Amino acid sequence: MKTIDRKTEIVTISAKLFRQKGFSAVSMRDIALALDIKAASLYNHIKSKQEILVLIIIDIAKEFTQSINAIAKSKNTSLTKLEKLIEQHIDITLRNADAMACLNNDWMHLPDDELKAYIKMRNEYEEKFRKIVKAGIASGEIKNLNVEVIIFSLLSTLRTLYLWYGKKSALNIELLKADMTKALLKGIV
Amino acid sequence: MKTIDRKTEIVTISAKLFRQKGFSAVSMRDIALALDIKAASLYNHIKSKQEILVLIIIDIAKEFTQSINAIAKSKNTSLTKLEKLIEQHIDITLRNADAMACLNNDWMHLPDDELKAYIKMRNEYEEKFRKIVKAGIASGEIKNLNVEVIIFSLLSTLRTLYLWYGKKSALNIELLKADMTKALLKGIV
DNA sequence: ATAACAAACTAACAACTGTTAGTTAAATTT
DNA sequence: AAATTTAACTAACAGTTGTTAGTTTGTTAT
Repeated sequence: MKTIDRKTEIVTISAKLFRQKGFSAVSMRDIALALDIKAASLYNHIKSKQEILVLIIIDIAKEFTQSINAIAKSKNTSLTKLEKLIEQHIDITLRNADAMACLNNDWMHLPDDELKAYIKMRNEYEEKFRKIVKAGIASGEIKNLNVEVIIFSLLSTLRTLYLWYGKKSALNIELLKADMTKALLKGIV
Repeated sequence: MKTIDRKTEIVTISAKLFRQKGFSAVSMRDIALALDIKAASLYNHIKSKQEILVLIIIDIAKEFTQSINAIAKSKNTSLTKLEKLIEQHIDITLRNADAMACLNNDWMHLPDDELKAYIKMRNEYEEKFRKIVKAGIASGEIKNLNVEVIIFSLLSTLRTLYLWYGKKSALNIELLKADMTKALLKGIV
């Protein structure tokens, strides 16, 4: 039994490096150096560089899928569903900022099978999001703007939140959630 | 005199490739292959791989700077300034989708001098944006939400617009501008 | 004590990287 | 017609890439 698993350590530090320079610009020697070991030693714990990327991305992608599934099947109004979606998206992002960067920027470097799986998950996520928005428009809870514009303006902000949080004087999380939800749903004017 | 300059051609096709896989994952041989020439021939037109990146990024960064400078010094209300900012941001992005992707994802691979210049320009851009928002809050035109949250929710959407445009059944540009401005400023509920 | 295992190491590999040097052929200028 | 320029080429370079093989060392289980 160990306090921290080396494999986890490799994945964590890799996510941090991938976020800084991108998957392709980080070498196995870079990762090894950050852990103060030799590159070859990494292969006692992981099969390949791409496997590290898979371990970083697929877990968090699944978390988003579970999150939206639970919300979609709940008995809330469309508006409440959207609010919960935003809150949970913020929660997941702040807990996994580095992984979120990899998800956004390096998904195209996943191996074939995982790439297909990822794209499927992303499409399904967006489709469920779309359904909630459409239901909200139909019920009059949401303005009748172009559906894609609505989805895009919400998701683009949520997906790049990792770029902003922690940059300036650390914003209180609850305040962030409150103001961000207001800004995204009710606007700023 | 030539109809199309080879150097421009190299920059254009590189931006397209960089967008797909990222700067580091694209080799000079990849770029050459896309132009149906040999890698060494590229050096008749450009000094280095990094110079290509500079040519892609710095031009569009300057365009954003000019855009916000003109708006900032105009005599409009804060709200009108924001509206114009959104419109111009959309215009520039749709005219330079590939370059926008490079700007967002590969700026850290710029050579030292240009990296510094880019970061300076970006900070100044955000600072001018911040000033407009603060003036709007002071005048009561804009809601009193956290300033950083407002800036972030607007800029994150605008900066990643390239990811969405052209994906689905091509949205009319004027409709996009209208609905996006509404969504960003007045919200969706 | 001995066996088994985990996790580090050294050394090496073939492929690929950005880039340079020198050459050639065609187009343009003098 | 001769001279120059442009833009392609081949060949090669030194360094880096992800990865494998085989070995060593310290820890845990028998």
